[in-house]
Amino acid sequence: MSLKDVAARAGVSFQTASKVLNGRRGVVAEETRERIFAAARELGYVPNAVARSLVTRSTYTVGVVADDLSDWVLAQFVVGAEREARRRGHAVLIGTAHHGGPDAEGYLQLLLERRVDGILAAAPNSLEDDERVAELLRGPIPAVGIHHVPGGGVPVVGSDHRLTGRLAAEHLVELGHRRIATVTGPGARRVVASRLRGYRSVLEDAGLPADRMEEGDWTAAGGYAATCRLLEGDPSVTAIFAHNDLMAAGVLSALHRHGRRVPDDCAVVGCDDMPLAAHLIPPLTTVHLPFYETGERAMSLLLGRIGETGEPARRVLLPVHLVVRESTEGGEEAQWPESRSTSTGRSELSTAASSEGSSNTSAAASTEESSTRARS
Amino acid sequence: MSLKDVAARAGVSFQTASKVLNGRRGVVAEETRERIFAAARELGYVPNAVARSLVTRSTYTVGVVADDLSDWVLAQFVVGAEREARRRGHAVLIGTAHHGGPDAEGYLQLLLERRVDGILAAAPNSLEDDERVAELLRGPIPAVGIHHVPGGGVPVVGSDHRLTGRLAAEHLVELGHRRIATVTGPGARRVVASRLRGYRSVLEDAGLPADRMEEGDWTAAGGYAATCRLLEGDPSVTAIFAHNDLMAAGVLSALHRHGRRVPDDCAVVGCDDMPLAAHLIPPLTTVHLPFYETGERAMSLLLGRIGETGEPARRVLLPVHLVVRESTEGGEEAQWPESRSTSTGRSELSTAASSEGSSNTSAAASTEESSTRARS
DNA sequence: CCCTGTTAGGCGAACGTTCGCCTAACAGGT
DNA sequence: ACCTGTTAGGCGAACGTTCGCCTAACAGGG
Repeated sequence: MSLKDVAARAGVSFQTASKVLNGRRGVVAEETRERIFAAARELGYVPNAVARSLVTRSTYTVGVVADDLSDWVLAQFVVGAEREARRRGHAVLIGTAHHGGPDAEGYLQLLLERRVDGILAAAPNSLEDDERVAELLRGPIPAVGIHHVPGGGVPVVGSDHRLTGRLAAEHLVELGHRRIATVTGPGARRVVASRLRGYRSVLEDAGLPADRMEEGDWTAAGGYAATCRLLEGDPSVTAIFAHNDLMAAGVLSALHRHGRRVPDDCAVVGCDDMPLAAHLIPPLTTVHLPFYETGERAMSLLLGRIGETGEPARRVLLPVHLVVRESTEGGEEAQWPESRSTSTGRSELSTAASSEGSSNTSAAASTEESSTRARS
Repeated sequence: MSLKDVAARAGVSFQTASKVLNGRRGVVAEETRERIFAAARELGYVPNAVARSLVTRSTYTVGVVADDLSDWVLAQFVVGAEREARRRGHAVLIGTAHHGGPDAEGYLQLLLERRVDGILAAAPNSLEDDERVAELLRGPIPAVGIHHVPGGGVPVVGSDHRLTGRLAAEHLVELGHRRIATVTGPGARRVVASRLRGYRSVLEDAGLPADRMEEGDWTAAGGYAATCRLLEGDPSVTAIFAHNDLMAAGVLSALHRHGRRVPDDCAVVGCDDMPLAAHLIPPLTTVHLPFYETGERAMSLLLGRIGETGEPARRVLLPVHLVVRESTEGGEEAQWPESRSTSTGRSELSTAASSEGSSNTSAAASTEESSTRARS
């Protein structure tokens, strides 16, 4: 099962077998070559990557440290990253950072011991403010983040959160809403602050108050509760921007409980564009964020940094856009369409239900900014 | 940065340093011990797991081959598995099997080359019928699945799908429904057949027809479309059992479009109990499946098999239970509760919204059956 | 003084590769 | 006959560990 066995069977030295199997063409006679491959096949030889790694000093493996994957957003990042890694021949070690313990540090240690070629930080919830982990990420092995890393020095890939907040707010303002509120994510999070800045700037420019807000915890239950508090504080709100779709679902649920019709009494805008958003009641207007692509891009950047020396730690921003659905614009005619179902009409129906593409309001964001610009 | 450096600094041989750092207590003088640890600390020594693996012939790493992680269900499996693995000192290599290509085989090859200690198969959608992958899983390295593996020989951890179908059907029958329909997952899938068996047996025992069914694709859009077809075929259905919560959301959405009130005109039962289920409109009655625990259990079984020899390939079934919410039992009084919101009332509200625990109808399933029994 | 036991640590070998240099063997030109 | 070049493949070393056996050194008992 080792190179030696293959070599013995083919009647060559194991080093020669190594060369041949690694595709160093032309260094041996065609006939020997055949013999070696035949031997490998017959023996079911599987190269030992750990031995190889020991001498080449590279494992072709990257570590991903992520928050709870049952969060759809995180899962998207990871799937995109994993796909890109594998496309380029790398394996992915994954670890989830459970509930802000010192857990993440232990996991990083594990990655270092296993000599991963690079590390992708995808744990905004638990790592965004972790100085010690940040220190490790700045260490000798290349790292890339999809969230802020305290102290910098690590390239970051993300979306334009300011723009996200702006798109949501602009949409609501343009629809004529004057009493707009927002259900934010946890206040300590960077994204929340950024989105809030974008959101506020629009409201203030329109001369509207921007202080109606309640904090949620990214869950539907949190969105539900926040909405109840919101309505209690000011029953007259006519529009709510939730910082993610899950909370938006809670917002819809709470509005329904309170007998408010959506969008007639109160419009709702979410954020993320998770698949279910198009099938909530009513279908949710939301800001589409490119999570999958962010993961891909981050991994691509990471793999690029491996081996390269001293590439500057730049920052990449991916574009976001608004997807308008009925939670903000449900004209009465759109509310109760006659079913156009036929027995083969599935795709017809589902596209009728989620009108992506046709009604998108797109907005570009610059895709690769220097950190100078991005810091602004 | 290697043992040799540490040893040199401490003035001992590197083998001695190895012994000490690996905690072979008592084999050296206390004072030397201290010196070695001090040297390691000062040098920032990080053991090289790949060299260690080479000699110990075990990597303390397991491979997980999964379907698309953006599916909440799969993500739960993986998170449970990962957590258990790490708790026991193992790292997890993850690979997603993209859309039924030969992808999975390539990934398994990668795992074998990297000499993982075990493999966890968590890709029902793409691997359930893959004979070649099954062959690899039966190979020399221990494997465990959370889904059927063609040809057997691999321990499987799962839930009782027959019971799942039965619980949903019994609930609807007990509520007095006579025209019950179901939106299934893809017909080729094992789970679908099992759930259908349980579901059918209940309906037939009650003397009801069990042939109202449409196939979905696990997505909300699929559930939406299937419901439209269902209503077209027989507008008189009063209850629908969907094979997962995502499709159930589509069912709710379609019913809403068709002007059917839930549960008054048509009751809906889902399956999975994803977090959002409690916050759909109306909150969804669903069968709770223990995905996280399944992942944990599967990993635990796998780690147990590593090293152990010839442990029989048994089958583990985890219990499921029904969670009743308003999509089947929404009495009018429950439909529009006065908001009991106070400014600190968040938890009060959210528990009011999702009444887990109190109204659960629990049903036990045997937790560890011999394969003889489980096959029945 | 010798034998034995214990303590503290050294040392060689092996794990399965990759890499670069070395060397037979042979052919062709002078 | 000799030098030179090319082709085909061998060979030693190194990667950083673990593991088991070996051996100084010393102490104590007879």
